[in-house]
Amino acid sequence: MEYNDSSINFEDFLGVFLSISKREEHPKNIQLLQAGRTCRKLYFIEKGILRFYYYNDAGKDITHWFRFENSFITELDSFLNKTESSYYIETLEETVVYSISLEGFYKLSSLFPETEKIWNLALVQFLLELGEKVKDLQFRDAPTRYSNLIEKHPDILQRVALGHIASYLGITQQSLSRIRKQK
Amino acid sequence: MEYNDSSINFEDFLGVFLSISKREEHPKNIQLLQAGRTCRKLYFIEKGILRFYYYNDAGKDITHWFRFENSFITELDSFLNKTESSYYIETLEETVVYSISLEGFYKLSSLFPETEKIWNLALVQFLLELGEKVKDLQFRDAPTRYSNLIEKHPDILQRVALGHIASYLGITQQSLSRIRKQK
DNA sequence: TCCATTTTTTACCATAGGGTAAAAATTATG
DNA sequence: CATAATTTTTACCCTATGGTAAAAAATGGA
Repeated sequence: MEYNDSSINFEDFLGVFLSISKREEHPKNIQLLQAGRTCRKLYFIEKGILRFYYYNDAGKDITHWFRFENSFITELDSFLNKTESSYYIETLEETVVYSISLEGFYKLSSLFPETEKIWNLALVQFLLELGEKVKDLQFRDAPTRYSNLIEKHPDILQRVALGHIASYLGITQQSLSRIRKQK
Repeated sequence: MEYNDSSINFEDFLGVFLSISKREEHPKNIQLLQAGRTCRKLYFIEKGILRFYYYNDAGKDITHWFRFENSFITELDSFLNKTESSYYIETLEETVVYSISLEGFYKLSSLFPETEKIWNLALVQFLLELGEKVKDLQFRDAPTRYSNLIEKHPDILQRVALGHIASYLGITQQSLSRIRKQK
């Protein structure tokens, strides 16, 4: 993907990122961030799945999204503006991440001037993905949303509980079960 | 809002942006971008409302979002990667925008080194807003989504057709009408 | 000002998905 | 391995929203 006339080397960037960041191993079902706390880290996921979730007005656990290997995850607002997070981040498998603090991110930015542009790219990626999710929720029915998800992440059924998938899709677990039966 | 230890002057940035960009006046109901074309411009809206929309699988016109005064709008993927847009952008009122091309954006970036960071901020803003919309669509009912929208944009009812608002909320115009009656 | 066009409302029935509850299946633990 | 805990499925009924169609209201143009 080309962002700019001056081409950007993502591999180089990732190299610098990994050298500056701290490797962390976490078991399954550990919270890396809790609501009410400030998100102090930007994570790059080497192995495992992280779940980004919150409790809605009715007190239900809602999966906002999943993040898989080779992607970044953080609570953007909390991380950048040091505000209280209203989201949780938890591991769904044994997970290996590389983390940096906001200060580390600035350091990275000064060591590697392309950081801002790479970061821009990552943000745009997030945005497009989120935009697709809006499209999904806005006018596609649940069976379609479900099969879209499976198509995009064929291994998700083996790795993530159906209850989490249901809330991600915006339906109850019972509805998801019904949808699965009809195929 | 603070993004970084070195503070960023948005006003200065906007000044440079406006001096580099081209002022455009457009009447009501004009398409600034059509699906199938490449989005060549990044717009800053001085006056008016723009509607970002697409036709879904069933051929229905769906409002993806509205953009008001003092905000940026573009079809990000198309603009940055010069791909075919699958969205339309149209004016809903007489509108004044300032536009720059991608090349202009690079020029801005070199003239005003903070551009990337400002742009980052804008992207993060988009992301948070879109994240809220996902939350809305995922587990809030239509009457709640409607009143949230009115609360956020009290003047939208005077400025935008209800049909556009309905599709933005992910419901039919008939449903919106029913919801409005019950208040 | 009048007519045509567009937008909004109303009404009716159909259906997808929610809520509650309990059974069945799977997974974790002593 | 046996039991407990968790997850998933099934079943029931209920409600919010969609689809179609037509009437009413608002808007725009000649």
